[in-house]
This record gives sequence, C-alpha cells and structure tokens, in this order.
Amino acid sequence: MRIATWNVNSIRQRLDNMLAWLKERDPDIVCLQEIKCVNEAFPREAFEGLGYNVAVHGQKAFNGVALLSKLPFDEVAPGLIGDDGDVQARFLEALVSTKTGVLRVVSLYLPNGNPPDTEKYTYKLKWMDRLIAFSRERLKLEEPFVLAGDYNVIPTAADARNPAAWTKDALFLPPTRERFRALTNLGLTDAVRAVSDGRDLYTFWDYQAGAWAKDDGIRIDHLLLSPQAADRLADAGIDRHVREWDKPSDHVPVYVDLDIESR
DNA sequence: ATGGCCAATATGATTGGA
Repeated sequence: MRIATWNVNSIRQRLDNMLAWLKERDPDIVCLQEIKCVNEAFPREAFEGLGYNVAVHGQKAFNGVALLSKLPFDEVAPGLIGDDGDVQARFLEALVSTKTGVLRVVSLYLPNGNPPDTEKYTYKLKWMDRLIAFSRERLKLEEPFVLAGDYNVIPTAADARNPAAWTKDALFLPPTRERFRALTNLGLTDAVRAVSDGRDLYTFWDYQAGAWAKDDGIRIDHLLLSPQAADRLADAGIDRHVREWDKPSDHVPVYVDLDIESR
C-alpha cells in the first residue's frame, strides 16, 4: 500500500504533471492540497479514468483538499472538529477497507500563519490545537491511520537548508514547533524521518530567488503514522525530481509504503 | 545588492502563498 501527499498549487495548472507522476509512482492513495477550485471544477474524470475514486473538499480560489483512492471510500468527511465557524477547506478524512481491515487517511492543509503578529498566526495555532484534539480521539481507535499533508511546519533546524532565515517565520517559530511535537508525542511517527537521518530532505522550494537552483528548501509536507500504521512502515521518500519538471508546483510529492495489501 | 514567482479573480491590480 503506497500513500502519497502533494500540495499541487492548483489542480488545474498541475494536471499534466500529476498524470505523469501518477504513472511513474503508482500510489494507491493520494492526498492533495491547494487544489484551488470548487468541487464542480475538479477534473475528476482524468483520475477516474486511471482507476481512482475521487473525494473533493474544494473552495473558490484558495485552499481546497482532495483524496484519490484505488480502494473505494467507505466514509468521507470534510472539515476539522473544534470550530463550526471555520469555512476554509483544509481537511478531508476518509475510511477505506483493505483485505486486512480498515485504513483511515486524512488530507490536510495546515494554515501558513504568516505574518506571525496577526490573527493569521493565532488561527494557525488554534488549528493545530484542533488537530491535536482530533488526533487524540482517532488514536483511541487503534487503527492504521495516516495523517498526511502540507503542515506548514519545519519541525527542526535539520529540515531547512538555511534555518536561520526562518527563525521569525510562522513555519518555524517555537509555538508552531511545540504543537508539532505535541502531535508526534501523542504517538504519531513522522514517516520520512523514521527511514532517514539525512539533510536535503526538502519538500518545498520557493518559486522566488532561485531557491530550487540553490537547493534552498524546507521540509514541510509530512505523513504522520499511527502506531498501527508505523508497525507496517516499509519505506518513505520524497519525489524531488518532480520539482525539475515544466510548470512545477513549489511542493513535491512525498510517499510512504506500508506492508498492507492494497487490494 | 540577500534580489528574482506563481495562481486566481467578475482580472488588467490585488490577494495569498511560505
């Protein structure tokens, strides 16, 4: 079972790249972020033609998350608990059945939070508190559970080429990192870090300032695994070569392989 | 000198991203 996450920065601008990458990596489940369209505008036929079931939680112009799955969805639920007034499309949860039992997957797009001296940062921190509460509840189910997406969190200095450049940024400020640690301290495993100690494990390079050319990247897209998923962890990786393609997203896909029969 | 981009919008300037 291969599960991937990718912030595509507009699904409609990235369709060609997505189809090329799906053919190459052949994931069973894909968590997408920043689709930047309403549900009706999502090009679902392109993915259904490849055998994927499609679930979309879209919004006009910004944000928007989606799930592609070769296994049928048993349940799909948009939105993160804890604030009924939150209208931003950043969270989509689904349950699928495998030969050996259920698998729970979330595609999330955690708020950026910049600039930090504004309500944008308080929204980010509250959103993270809600995510911690949600995860605590789901972990009680003791299921294989993958919480994947664009976290907009640089967990440690080793996750940035130039950590000093990020010290005052919402992605790296201590309250942000504290909450990410609170999340992993619940018992969730950062899949990429579980299989590699290396630097250069970046998932985002800014379009500006020649960041890609200088490999001035950060690792902010993560797959967190429940104990029942982490016990089956076989591999994890980052498809950084996709950043080199024409019309790239500023993020690249990240994937995990679990020893779970997919079909 | 610490820069340079990209996407969506009742668009041609503004907002958001990170």
